[in-house]
Formats: sequence, structure tokens, C-alpha cells
Amino acid sequence: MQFRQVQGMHDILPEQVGRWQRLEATFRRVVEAHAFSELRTPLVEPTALFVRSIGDATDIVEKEMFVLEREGESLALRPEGTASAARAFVEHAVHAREPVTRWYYLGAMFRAERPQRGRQRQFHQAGCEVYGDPGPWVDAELMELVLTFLREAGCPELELHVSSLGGPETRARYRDALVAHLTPRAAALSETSQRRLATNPLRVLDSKDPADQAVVAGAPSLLDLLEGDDRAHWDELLASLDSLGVPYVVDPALVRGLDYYTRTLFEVRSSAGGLGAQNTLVGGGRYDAMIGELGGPPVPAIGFALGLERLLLATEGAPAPTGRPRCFVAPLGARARREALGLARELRASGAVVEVDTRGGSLKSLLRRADSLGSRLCLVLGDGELDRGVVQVKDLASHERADVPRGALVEDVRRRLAGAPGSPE
RNA sequence: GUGGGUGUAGCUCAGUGGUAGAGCACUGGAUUGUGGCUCCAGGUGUCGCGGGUUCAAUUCCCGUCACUCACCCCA
Repeated sequence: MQFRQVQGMHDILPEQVGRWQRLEATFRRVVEAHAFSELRTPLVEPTALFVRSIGDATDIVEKEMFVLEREGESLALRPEGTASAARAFVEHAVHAREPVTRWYYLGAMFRAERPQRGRQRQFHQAGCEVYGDPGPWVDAELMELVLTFLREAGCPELELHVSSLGGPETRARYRDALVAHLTPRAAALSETSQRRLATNPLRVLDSKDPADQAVVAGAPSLLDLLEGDDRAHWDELLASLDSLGVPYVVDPALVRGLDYYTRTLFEVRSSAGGLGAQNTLVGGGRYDAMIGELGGPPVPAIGFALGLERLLLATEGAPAPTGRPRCFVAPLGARARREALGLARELRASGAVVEVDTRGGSLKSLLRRADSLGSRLCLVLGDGELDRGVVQVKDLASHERADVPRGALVEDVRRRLAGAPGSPE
């Protein structure tokens, strides 16, 4: 009986891990430069947390959560990161310690959807959350951060979409206006849209169904209804983006599938090949009411999340990162193999990356192995070298060979590796 | 949940009603301790699984499972 990876969940083999590490390092560097600190939360939360924050009429909560029932309590594998971070923010009363909190996270999320290109059941997101700043300037800063990161990650062909849902009052007014517009035309809507008209009318807006789009085309735009502070927030956000020189598309049809958003909403899409139908790289927005709804103080918040797998798909063509230069130790015979282990220890202590052959084989096969590993150096250690107290250092790139006395070996290797491509220096 | 596509060596795939191949990869060798190129040699497959038709099925039919792409929705 062989076992397989669970549907929609994938191993990431070492040959791919280099790209992941580089991406994660880039993300950390950019967000830390923006003064964000890392938050780590459990992968499992009370199911009710997600129901409360994401919304009970959303697809995520309705059908996509991995739920574990355990001794009367219902737990769920986190489908996204914002709810957990908000829970942690409230639970630790972080608002009482600092006026503004800037957190970032990186990790696995779980949604029981049908997998396809750019969509998995276990996937990875990186995201940022800011608590305690009502915006709109921080909203613009976050978008700038996202685009800076994507650019540094080597992601091409980006499009930033922005919109605003307004505050609760505007949203309620718009909801009424939309329902008033759609209800007489309900017969022309698709089945799911008819259902959503009752449960979550805003979601009808981003239906891809052609019939729905025709009906929606004549609907009023929420952006036109923005008034007062909502309008000022929106205008100032756009002015800030203009001032930053960040290109964007105002997209009134942008309606995120999570219920908790208020005012600012944004999304980054890419037309990069390799992405397939799932071309949304980043989704984010403001959720000023959530902290209060989770039992915390009325602290405004905004955040975004980006999908690492999708980003990797979008940057597929980029060259894989090269690891640190390696050194291969090729001992010939039992005596040399014994000696080689200590040699390798010394070299590693000096910072080198060393693989030592412990299996035996002809020198030819060992050199072949050293070469296929991409080693920079091969240290040949046979009876002749042992008797003379030297090690033959072979440079695989230049073919140069040199007998180096044991005592000078570590320094010699360090010097040679330092000049090699991929070395930290 | 719905629809399409695909399941043959480790990987990418070809192929035929008479129990199967290529390339890559891997291992060894091309005069005894010097790799990358080239050449030679070598091994492996329940042809996804179950059933049916047939003298005979990997090849035809049915079912099933898996993977995959798309819809829905989302990162």
C-alpha cells in the first residue's frame, strides 16, 4: 500500500524550496522595511471565529472550511489569516499597549475547494494587517508596499484595482438601492445570484454570468453614493496613490467575497502566463468594524493577503536561485574515509557547505558526483595525500589542482569559496 | 457540487487486438587516482483498478478511482 498526498495539498521538493525561500526572504525584507513585525498564530481556531468574522453567507464559511469536531468543540483549519490576527489582537489587548500595530504573517491556509491551477486546498499566504489607523494614507502605503514587493519578487504585468464600499450607512443605503434595482429584474438573474439577492446582494455585482452582468450593468454604482467622510476617505486615497505615482484602476465591480470589509478595497491581478484562470495575486481591504465585533475596542484596521503559489506561478520563468558554493570531499579507501569526516567537520566549522562521500567508489564516480551536485571544489584524499599530510584541492570550474598541507586547508578552501558565485561575501 | 481532458519505465511521452518502446535521468565502462562533451553497455513496467467482449486486451466496451483544467468562488 502506497500513500499519496491528500488532494489539493502538495509536497514542495528541495528543488523548488529555493524559490520559496527567496520569495519569503524578499517579503520579510520589504515588510520589515515598512516597520511590520511578524505574528505567528495557530493553524486551528474555533470555527465560530471564522463564521463571525468572514461571514456566514460566504462560500468560505458555507462550504470550504476543514472542520474538526473534538469533544464537543468545533475547530477549523484557518482558511485565511486576518481573522486569526484579529483574534490575537483582541485577546492580548494589544490596542492598550500601542496606538498603532503593524503585523505581518506567512503561512499555510486551508480551503476545501476543488483544486485547479493556482488553487489548492492547502496553500500559502503572506499578509499584513494594520490596527489603529483609520487611513486613508496608510491604505495607500499598503498598496505601495504590495506593489514594491511584487516588483522585487520579479512579478510582471500587474494591475491594481481599487474600490470603496463606504461605511456601514453607505453600504446599507447602497444595498437597498441595489436590491431595489435588482428585484424587479430578478427573473433574469442566475440561480445563485437570485439566492444572493436575498443573502448577500453585493456579491451579485461580480458574477461572471453574462446574463447577470447585463442586469448589473444598469445598476447604480456605490462609488456615486459615497458621502461625507466616506467620500473624503476615497478621494484622499486616490490622491495619495496619484502622488505616489502608483497606477491603479477604479473598479466599482470589485466586491471581495468576505463580509468584513468597509471602505477601501483592493486587489492586484496579473496577466502573467502560467497563472491560469486564477489571476488574483493579492486581495485586501479595510475592516473597521471587525475588531469591535470580535469583542475588542472600536479599532479600525486594514490588511491584505497574497497567495504565494500564485506568485510562484506568475514568476515561473525566472532563474532558480543558486545555493551557496559547495565543497565535495572525495576520500579513496577506508583510511581516507575515516579521515574525511573530521576534515569535513573542520571545514563546516569555518562556514563552508561540505558534502563528504561515505559510500566509496572510484575517483571517477566521485568526481562525477561532485560535478552533478554543482560543487565548486573537490577535495581528493587518497593514500598518497595521507602519507604526505596534504589534501588535493581541485577547482571544478578551472580544473586547477593543488596539494595543500592539512594545516593550511581550511584557510585555502575558505579563500577559494569566497570568490565563487553564490557565496555570501 | 458541475463539466471537459488525461491515466504506459523515476520524469516527459510514443505505440499496437497477439503479454511494449524512445528521450531524459540513473549505474558501470572507454587501459590501473581525476568530472562536465562523446561513445558503449545495463536494469526496471501489476501498460491506474475492476469487470465484460474475444482463441487472445495494454489496445474495444462498461464501471470505478486518481490526477488535471475550467465553472462556482477566491490568495
